[in-house]
Amino acid sequence: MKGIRKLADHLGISIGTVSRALNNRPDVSEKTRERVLKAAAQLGYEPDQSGRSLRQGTTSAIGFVIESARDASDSVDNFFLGVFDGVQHVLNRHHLDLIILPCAADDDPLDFIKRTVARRMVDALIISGTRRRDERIAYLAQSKVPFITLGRSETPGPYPWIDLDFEGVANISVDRLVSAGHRRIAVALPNNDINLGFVYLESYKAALARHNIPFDPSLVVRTMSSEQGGYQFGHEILGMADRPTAVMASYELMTIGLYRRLHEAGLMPGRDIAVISFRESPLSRFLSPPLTCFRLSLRDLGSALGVSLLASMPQYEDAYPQGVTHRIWPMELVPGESDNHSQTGSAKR
Amino acid sequence: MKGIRKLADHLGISIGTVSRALNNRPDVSEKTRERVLKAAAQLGYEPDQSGRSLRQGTTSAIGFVIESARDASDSVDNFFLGVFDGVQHVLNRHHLDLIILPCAADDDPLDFIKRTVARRMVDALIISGTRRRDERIAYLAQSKVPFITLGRSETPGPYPWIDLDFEGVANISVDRLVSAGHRRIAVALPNNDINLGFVYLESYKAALARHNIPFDPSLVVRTMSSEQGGYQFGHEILGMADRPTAVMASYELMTIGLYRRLHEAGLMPGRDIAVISFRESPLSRFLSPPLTCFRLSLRDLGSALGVSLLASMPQYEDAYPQGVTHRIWPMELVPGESDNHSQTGSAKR
DNA sequence: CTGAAAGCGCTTACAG
DNA sequence: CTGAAAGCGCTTACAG
Repeated sequence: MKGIRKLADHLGISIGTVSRALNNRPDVSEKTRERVLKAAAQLGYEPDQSGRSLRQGTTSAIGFVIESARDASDSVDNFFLGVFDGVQHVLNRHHLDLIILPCAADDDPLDFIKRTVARRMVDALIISGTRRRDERIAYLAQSKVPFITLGRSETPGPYPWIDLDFEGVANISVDRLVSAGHRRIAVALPNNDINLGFVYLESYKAALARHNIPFDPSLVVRTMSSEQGGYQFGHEILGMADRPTAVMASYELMTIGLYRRLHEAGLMPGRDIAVISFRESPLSRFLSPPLTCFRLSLRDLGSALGVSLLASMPQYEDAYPQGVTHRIWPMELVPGESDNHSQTGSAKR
Repeated sequence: MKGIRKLADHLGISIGTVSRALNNRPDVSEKTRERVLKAAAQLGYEPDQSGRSLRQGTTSAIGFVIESARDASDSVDNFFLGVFDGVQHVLNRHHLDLIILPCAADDDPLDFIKRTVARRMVDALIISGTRRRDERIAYLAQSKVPFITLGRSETPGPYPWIDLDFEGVANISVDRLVSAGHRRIAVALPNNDINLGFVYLESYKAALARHNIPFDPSLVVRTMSSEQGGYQFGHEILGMADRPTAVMASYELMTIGLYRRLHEAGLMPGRDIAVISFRESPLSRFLSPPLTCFRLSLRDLGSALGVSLLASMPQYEDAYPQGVTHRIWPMELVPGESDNHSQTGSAKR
């Protein structure tokens, strides 16, 4: 005999009353509620989650799927940890737990999601690393499990999403570089079908068009979203016949390898070539010269994910009546010295 | 009507038989088993985890607790993601799921563990970032929940643990530096009570003693386990009256800030001062000059954690009969150029 | 306001 | 080899 039964016997009342007291139902006398709460705290009683889940049909858990070792996640580093904290902060207000579900490298991401849903392990899901077309989204949409994606996708459906402002970043980057006189601007993109690569490229193209600069496909380099990928990017640039005078990296980790390769070639970012990166990380400030990049609050992003997800869950839509939301998360320019290099006569700004 | 009931009705047999077929019990005819398995696959049936858990008293889930935003975890970056993959690989062989439980920054780590255990969310736990004395360990030990720690602790008990070989790393680092003629070797340690800081310091002291070099407490700098902390470490070194000629960093991220501060002062690692870092990361190779540091396989470490944990779980001790294991995980020296700087006459090696 | 009872979806002795 | 039934720990209509 254990659990709520033990607690009830200990107090000499029925398990029903104990349950009601614990769950803050109105139909319990204040005196009884206090006795129950006190005894529960004393004995360290917490309701068994399986019992609750089975009865209520909900698990009180929200799953955040990450792919622990796939190409798309090379740069996960401390990105997700900040986001988790924000999500959790919102969920905890509703006594929901955030659990991270790592999809193994040798597991199929779609199967993984299917199993998770079918076994009813969580009440809702957050998925990340969205692909151009993402079958996980198609599956979740028809499964009726509430979910939100961190990242857009071309896969249609009325699901909520939040995505970083790749358009804004690409636009501002091109604008800055063009106004410093650059016309040959190379760009490093992930070499897979993750959606952000497409968005970034399109925005880059559009920005060039605004400045009447013809798009040169040879300036688009697809590479790994890692230090190694950035190194390779640097290598390819250096080998180009008509070498670009400025580069844009769509993943922060790429910048490390890029710096290294440029250094080996005796080129210094900001002096010999202009470099603009993507997300600011603690590293950015400690690179030499400091990186021009873009800032966001991971915690706020996480909170927003939590709120938007709750808004799409029937149980919480009253508390968050905004409905299904789509949101482009703004990023703030952090000017460094890596893009000081100018192609105009007056090099110094 | 849903779940196993629906599947049973669809096949015209009892739910008991369906369950037995699904769970590979011997007492089911081969024909029936095949029919059931086929129908389950077709209908995408997976047993509801709550129902199973309630009945069996186990959840088939192993929890890995990380603290998403505490000082101790500044350098989590991609360390854990590699480890997760290894753990999962082992657990999946036994149809166990790995779920990551992030303890929020504003939550108490002990309370978090207590809730997790009391609610019976997982069958066993992996905890990390062990402190010199760790009350989580004391609690888990008396709670009877199987667990393993990634990191040792002074808190006693017969629990299994795996820890990185801080002794070996500190020893080899000091040996290398001393044999290059260094006698003033500064060391950067975390400024909290995480156990690895104590182990590293003790080993550093012992190694100095072996070389008959007196221990100078002013060469021990306590700082944040981050880029910023490394920067501060560099700053303190530069301000020392009798400046050390070599430094050891106990956390890989510290090195970034250290390099930066040295660079600002016009000092180059490997030329003007010797630097040895801790764990090799993708970054190490892309720093200039390349870092002397230590390598380990995160995936293998994760697998070992999984195996040792299973060995301590009654259900699996037959498959892993090694009992409670304590293991120091070896790390392999990766010589770079950051410690080339020599204090002896013949500077080049 | 409280208690007794039903039932969530499973697994597993127990009969046959 | 299969079916009928009990029961895991909860929550929640339903009576009183």
